[in-house]
Amino acid sequence: MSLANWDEIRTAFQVARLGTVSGAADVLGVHHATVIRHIDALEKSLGTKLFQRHARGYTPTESGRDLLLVAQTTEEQFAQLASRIKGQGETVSGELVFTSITGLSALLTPVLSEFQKTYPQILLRFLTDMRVFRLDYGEAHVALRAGGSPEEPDNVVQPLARMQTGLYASRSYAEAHGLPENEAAFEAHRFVATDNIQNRAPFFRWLGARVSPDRITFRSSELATLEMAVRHGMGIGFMSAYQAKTDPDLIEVMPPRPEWEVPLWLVTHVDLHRTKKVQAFLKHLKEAAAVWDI
Amino acid sequence: MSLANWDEIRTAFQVARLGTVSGAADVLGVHHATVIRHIDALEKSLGTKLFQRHARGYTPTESGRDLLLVAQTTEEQFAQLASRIKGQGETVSGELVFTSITGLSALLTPVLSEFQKTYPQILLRFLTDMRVFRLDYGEAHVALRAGGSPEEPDNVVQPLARMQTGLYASRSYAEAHGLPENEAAFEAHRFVATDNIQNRAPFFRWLGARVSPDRITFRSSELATLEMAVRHGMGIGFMSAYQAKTDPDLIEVMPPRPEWEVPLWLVTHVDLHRTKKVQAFLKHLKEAAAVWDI
DNA sequence: GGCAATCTGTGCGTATATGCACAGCAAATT
DNA sequence: AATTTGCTGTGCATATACGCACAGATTGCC
Repeated sequence: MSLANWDEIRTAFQVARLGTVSGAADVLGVHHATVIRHIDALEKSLGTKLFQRHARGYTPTESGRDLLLVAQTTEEQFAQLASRIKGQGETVSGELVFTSITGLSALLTPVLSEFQKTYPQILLRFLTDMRVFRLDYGEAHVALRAGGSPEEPDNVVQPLARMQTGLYASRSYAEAHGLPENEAAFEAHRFVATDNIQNRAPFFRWLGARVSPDRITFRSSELATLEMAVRHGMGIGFMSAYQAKTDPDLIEVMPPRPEWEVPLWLVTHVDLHRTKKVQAFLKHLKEAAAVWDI
Repeated sequence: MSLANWDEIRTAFQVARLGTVSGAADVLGVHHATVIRHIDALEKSLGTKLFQRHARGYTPTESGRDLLLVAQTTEEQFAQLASRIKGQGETVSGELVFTSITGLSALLTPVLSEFQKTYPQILLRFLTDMRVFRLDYGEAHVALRAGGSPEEPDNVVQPLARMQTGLYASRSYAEAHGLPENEAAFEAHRFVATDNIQNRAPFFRWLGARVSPDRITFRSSELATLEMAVRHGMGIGFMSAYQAKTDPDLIEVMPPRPEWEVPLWLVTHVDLHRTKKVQAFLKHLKEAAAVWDI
């Protein structure tokens, strides 16, 4: 391989630009002996003299002048890169990838739209997918998660809001099975619930303590699937009050209770959390969530 | 100052390109610990994270991707530069600056023309100036010098030809003062000679031994000035037989003698002497000089 | 579920590169 | 002509960066 040492090129560039080893050493902040050694090593690896040495300094040869031109633009490119990168952490611009649980897009879209109006240089990407996007792989800057507080390392978690949750059934289910008047009537009904043991959602634990397991006729580990099941009349299940209100086909079996509330978390990777861009987004989202009624 | 360490950029570039520290370490031929330290140092100096670290590797952030693009073109530029420089020493192309004493342009021009025909990629610059161009300052690749063998350090000297030298006077001088028939008649004539004590040209020493100092009525340290003085009839002086022949206004007072011959030297700087370009030029010039009659 | 493979991260000893001091040299200055 | 200044160049001591070995963690595979 050729030119494995970019620092030596940088050194040679300064020598070619200034004409003396000492001057280059001053600019580079190193000893002039280091400069001489860099030049010697570079010329040895190239097999060509880059400079003609004399008592008053170094005069670049044809090759040296060629290097001067190339390294000149390199230095400019790197300087621009540095200022871009340094400014990037302090300005609110560029791409911002935000991932969220499904079902909140109606709530989130106006918030995102307002954020983009405030910061026109932002390129927003709003991802709501079945699978959970991973922050540590750089797939998203900010994630909105629901349920128990996520405790992954390198992630900074902060509460956003508490989502009111009630028991709902679809109109088609009510027509087929009726609706329970109280908890005692639960044994004659069908329920949908999570299959995930680790799901510590309080309303699922509440349900498990009141109905026998065979009454839970549909289980899924996917939250989105459970909601679909409720909407399609497969059984009675928990849903956020906000989401349920948007669907006229859903009937409220039991109204939301404080102990059923499920927290929403804003999660960011620790590396990106400090940037102004992410901070501005988090601030904006939290201000909007303060007036939410969900 | 920002981005003082180009090697770290190169390291970060490979990490961004390959996605893993280990892969970058392999490509760069260093230990992966070194790669980690380079990245850490670069991020610290930039104040921004360039990568998100996880167990499967490093994912570049927005800044990291920016660096990737910039460094990509840098690597390409440097690779092209290296191949240009490496090829340059082995090909006969580019600029070739040749400096010579005055008065030989009629002899040299056809030789140079032929050289340029042989190597069309050569850009020839033929400098004949009053002052002596300095090889160690990179002012010329090849110099043609006359007189005593130059003994400057870092210069490689080789003989090119021997220039026949005789005593000449202008027609106007002959009309005014006549011409000496032999050495005994010298005392009644006027001579031009060098003012330079160090000029060890044999014909000047020969003249100094035969005429009294007051007969040398014009002195100059410049060889070109002396020739001008002879042509303008200021006195009798030494000139190369070749140059004298081209001027019909000059009369040969004494024909050239072997002991008056002045050697011509080809001088190159040691750094440039090894290159194919200079070698080709020297070879061409020596072959042409072999058939010179001067 | 367990094992192998792969990658990151860190303390420690060593080799490498740097800084220092001085010599040498050429040119500018007086 | 002597002096001063600014530059290159080199041996030597030191500090810096590197390689090594091992730990820890995650993923993929059997």
